[in-house]
Amino acid sequence: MRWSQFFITTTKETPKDATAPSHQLMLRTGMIRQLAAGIYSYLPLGYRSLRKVEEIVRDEMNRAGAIELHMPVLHPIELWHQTNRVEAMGDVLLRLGGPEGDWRSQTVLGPTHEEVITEIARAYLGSYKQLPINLYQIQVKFRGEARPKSGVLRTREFLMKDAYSFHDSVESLDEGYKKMYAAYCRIFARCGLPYVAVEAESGPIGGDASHEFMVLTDAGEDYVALTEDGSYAANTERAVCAPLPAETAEMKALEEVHTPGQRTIDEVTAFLKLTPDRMIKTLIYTGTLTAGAEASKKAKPQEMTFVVLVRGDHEVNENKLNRVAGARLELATPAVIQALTGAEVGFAGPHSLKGTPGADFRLIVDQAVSVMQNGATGGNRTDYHVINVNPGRDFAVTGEGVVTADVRTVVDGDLAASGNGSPIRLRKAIEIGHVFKLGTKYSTSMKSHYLDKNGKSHPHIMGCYGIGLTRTLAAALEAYHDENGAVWPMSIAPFEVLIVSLDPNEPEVISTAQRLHDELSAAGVDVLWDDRDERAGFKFKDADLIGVPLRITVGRKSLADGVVELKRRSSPDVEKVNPAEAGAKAIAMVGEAKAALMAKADKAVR
RNA sequence: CGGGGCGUAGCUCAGUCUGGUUAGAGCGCCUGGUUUGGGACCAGGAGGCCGUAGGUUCGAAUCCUAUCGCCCCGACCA
Repeated sequence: MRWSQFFITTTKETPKDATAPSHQLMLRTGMIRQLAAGIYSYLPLGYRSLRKVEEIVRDEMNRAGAIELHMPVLHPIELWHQTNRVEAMGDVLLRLGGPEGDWRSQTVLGPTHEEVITEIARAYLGSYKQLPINLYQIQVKFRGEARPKSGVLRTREFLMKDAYSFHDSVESLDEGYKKMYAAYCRIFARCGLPYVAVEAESGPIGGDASHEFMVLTDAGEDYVALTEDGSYAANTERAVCAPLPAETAEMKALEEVHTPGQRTIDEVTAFLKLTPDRMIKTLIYTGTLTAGAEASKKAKPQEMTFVVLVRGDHEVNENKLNRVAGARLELATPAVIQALTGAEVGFAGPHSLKGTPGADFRLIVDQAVSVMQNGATGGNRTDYHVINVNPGRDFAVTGEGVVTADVRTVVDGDLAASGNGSPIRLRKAIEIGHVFKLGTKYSTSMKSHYLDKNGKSHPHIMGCYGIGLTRTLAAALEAYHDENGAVWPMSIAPFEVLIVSLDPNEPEVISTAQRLHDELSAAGVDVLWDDRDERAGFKFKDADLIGVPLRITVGRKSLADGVVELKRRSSPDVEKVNPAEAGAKAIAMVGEAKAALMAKADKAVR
């Protein structure tokens, strides 16, 4: 491909709206063009890379035995009512609109395809003989993101690979899940990405039922907890750590202190001259019990007040908390708080609440609080706090209506839960893939059943597996760029080799470049020839910007010395090569780079 | 949805506070010429309802009101 006949729109200046490196580079290289918030065109250069990611994904999915199909973007909303997800998705579910009663008002744009695939399974996968099966597609998804951001990292329209597996046993699901997990490792390894698979929040099934594939970058929106020894990795939504050791100070007498108007941890610690880790944060929640919810759907939801204690420098982890409580908790209203504490909001403490645990409220003590001594907390009296509060002495940590558990989010410096003493580090990351055991959530609500060999009917046991393709592309750029531009891995670079011909009026330069171009092209290498009549510096800058991994420079000067120059984008080293051998050499280098990535894939399962 | 910022040429911006010729610059684009190994130079040229709609005024990019859009932080994220 000649540059002059392709469509590349590089710019010297960085568009002001872009802050994330991947966004800036995709705009500057002309990979994408924004049409509206979170809505982008993929221009030819960007589309080439996207297609390469797509082909790797397709290749590995097929290799793992999955079967490709294609489902519609337009979904009847009725399907979403069947799984109760119209409410659950809220504004994320985009509707076509139109007058009431019109078909448009009954149609939504698909944000994901569990419903559609389950409708297909319901119709056709009626026998255990057809199971297991894994069906996937590569499709555009639409989501009403409240705040699209960082270019293509978070958009309202994006390309996704979504796969759904159907099984007749939990063991079969486990197997299918492992296959997908392995396929994902291979996919991201082949893309050359520095990914890490982490335990993720798993919803109703629990256990190890979900993993996210993350790329560590500051442009990410998630935090992952990684132990320094590499033995543990989890999303902070889920991450656990070793219990903190008991403090050993001598217990002092409880003492009330006047703290007029000091409500927040920051205010109180400043006022009392304490560090936040000496504070007990007392949070009051109202929860609706979910335990046994399946059976008691008709029963009135039972409301309960929960008092939750975490250390002042810690954050409550809502996922852990809801699990421990067996309820979905929401922060209580001021009226509830005032009734329980006898004070205004901001002065709650566990030591003198109105009522008894078990009967009037439940007390959930975070493990880190349970080992504190002489802590400070609210006085249950407006404008007062208490100091020298001791768990066990001043409030119960076990017993009727009281539970001590891990309900906080891990922090940097916590130690591995395994007890090997390795410290946990928190890193920002972007999620590019997610594998998930769904169980029978959708097959039950949509009545998608199969018959076992005894003729008995069961709901399909399902798994689902997603990769954000456009996001993967952006994540690769986040990981691989320098001050001059993109530095693409060979496997997903828009072109594999860039030939830069200088001196357009030198016949030998042009003929040499042409011959190299044809040779590489004939060998199946994706080669771009910058044949433009521009100055050398200009072309080199563009070359670095678009980040093609291998560059061959053909110019009058070097030809006079009987050589052309070979340079990797990732290295400053220049290799001088005989023009007759340069083609073969470049072909070999491309092959080696791809083989290296494939070799990584072969040992990628981790 | 809350907070902040910004809408002037394809891109980056000046001009807006303090209203006053025909609205500017650089990059990019077109013509011609000189250049030619790390984003050259000269000359000429095309390109704008100053986001949109009202209002104030003799006169609005500039002041007022409304509205739309975009970006960032937060909330949210099957």
